[in-house]
Amino acid sequence: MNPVQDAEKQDSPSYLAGQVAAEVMAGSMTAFGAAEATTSTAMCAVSCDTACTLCPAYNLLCGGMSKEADGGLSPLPISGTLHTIPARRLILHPKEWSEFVPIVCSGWAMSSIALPDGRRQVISFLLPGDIVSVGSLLAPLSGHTVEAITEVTYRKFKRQEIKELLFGRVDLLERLFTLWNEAKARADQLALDLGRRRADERIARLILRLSEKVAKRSLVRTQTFDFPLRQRHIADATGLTPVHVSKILGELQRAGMIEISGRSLTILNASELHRVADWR
Amino acid sequence: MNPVQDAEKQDSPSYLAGQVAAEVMAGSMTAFGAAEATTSTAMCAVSCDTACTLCPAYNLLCGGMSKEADGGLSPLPISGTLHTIPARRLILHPKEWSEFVPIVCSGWAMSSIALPDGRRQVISFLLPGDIVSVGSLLAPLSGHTVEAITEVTYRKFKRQEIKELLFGRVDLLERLFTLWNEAKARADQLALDLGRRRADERIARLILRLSEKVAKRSLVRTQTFDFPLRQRHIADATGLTPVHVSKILGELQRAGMIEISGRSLTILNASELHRVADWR
DNA sequence: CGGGCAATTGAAATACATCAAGGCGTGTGG
DNA sequence: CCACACGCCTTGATGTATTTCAATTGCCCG
Repeated sequence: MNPVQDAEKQDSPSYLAGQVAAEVMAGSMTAFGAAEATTSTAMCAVSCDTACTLCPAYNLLCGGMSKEADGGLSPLPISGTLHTIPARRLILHPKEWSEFVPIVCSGWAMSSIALPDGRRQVISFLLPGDIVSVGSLLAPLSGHTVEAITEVTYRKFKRQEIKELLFGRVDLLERLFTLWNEAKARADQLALDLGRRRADERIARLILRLSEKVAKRSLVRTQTFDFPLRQRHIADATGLTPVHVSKILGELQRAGMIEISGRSLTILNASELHRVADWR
Repeated sequence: MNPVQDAEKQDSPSYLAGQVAAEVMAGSMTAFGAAEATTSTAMCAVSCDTACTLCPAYNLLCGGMSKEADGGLSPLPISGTLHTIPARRLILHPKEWSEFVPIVCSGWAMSSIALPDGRRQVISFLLPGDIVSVGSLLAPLSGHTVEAITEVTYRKFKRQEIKELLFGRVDLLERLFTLWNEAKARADQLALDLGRRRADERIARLILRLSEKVAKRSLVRTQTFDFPLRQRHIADATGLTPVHVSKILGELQRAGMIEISGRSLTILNASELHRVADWR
């Protein structure tokens, strides 16, 4: 049994509880909501072309044909081109006004803004199924650098084709509004975190956010997950220096809340970590 | 000659250079772009009903009739209700999912997020013509507190009416997307400022941003402008404590860059202030 | 006139940055 | 296969930015 088939059999509670599942049930699954909410992460890394049949974004953007014909899904006339890029390489240059919108198929990337003197702030980490910038769907958006953290495969779509598709379907537009609001809410929360929380809070929250994000995508919630970030990524996301990140990660580990080894992270004491993070 | 007529005669370079002016020229002025970009601030404070005939938002949302019939403008079937609220009172509660969208007609307000323990972060200051939250136009958006800083008059529109209007006109939708992207870009810049800039930089930048915002609205660029913010507002916007804000404002004044007296601020040495702010 | 909010100022505390050195893993070229 | 360089992480010592605490003043408003 190959990994893809294995994944197809997955039918975990966390998946059913997600918004995407809810929408499938309601027979009104939409392109970007689905793309944002969940996709088949691990499998994409192995074989994107096969695995994408599981990815909601594929069915709507990659030209795939839905198998549940009765559910109201129909094939969409958009297909992007697939690209692979090694770790540390740029996917989008800050000065570029591209006519394309990339969607991550496998691997981790990050979107950041930089100052001339080198200081920079990570705005969001991008995992499989993430649209590189929701705002860039309808108008080119400059200033952000998008960089691959691991090796990344992604699909590039012509903005013009996406626009034509979206304007033709009110349901997709509605879903886009929701996505946009979610992105804005995350940006506002980020500002709150950076302006008003201390280092340990920020780092604990980042870990918890990433853990939830990964959980949504892998369809199972495990205490251990893939964690390819370097400490300088964490530093740039939390507005700290790598040195200080190291010290605080050390404390969290010595306190038995988390363990980082190799390129994976384990949450050992979730409730303590939630407390430090001042979660919800 | 009354102030309103006076303002109409104003034809300053800074106004002509703005995007709104450009759109008027092109004969395709749209509701929200205009509302966001500029309006007749000072006059609104005096007499909103009169002055709103100058406010782009009025022509499109308040049911006003455009005087340039040839320009492609037409009266829109939406009218909001006018409200007045004293300083320090809430316009929108964080838990509220209102069916209304307010637009500021006069005065200053602020939109912020708060933590249970009282820490809070100002996301944006709202001046006349500003939609209280662009994201809330199409879906209710919770979590933000909107508070009047000075006495504020504002118009409340039914979200449902706005939605119907917007979906019927692709040109308005396009403009809305642009507005969204601008709001998102500001949120991202805020994160960069909070995460990666030092206190003096943040404060200098805030002052310059507000100065530009006021200039757009008053149609004239003066060195002195109305500045009703208390130091705790600046603190909450820059992620600092009021004490520290006081110290840095003191330094900026002693260095001869600005002067704050009464409720107005004067930029005495713009180039030095730009340098401190690391502007553009 | 009193009371409370706002601003200023100085002293002390603390959170975070910077600097510097050493270890560890990984890829690379000899 | 080894030596080596390089990036990454760790750790301690020191420096600095910002907060906290506290006292004082002015001001507005009732």
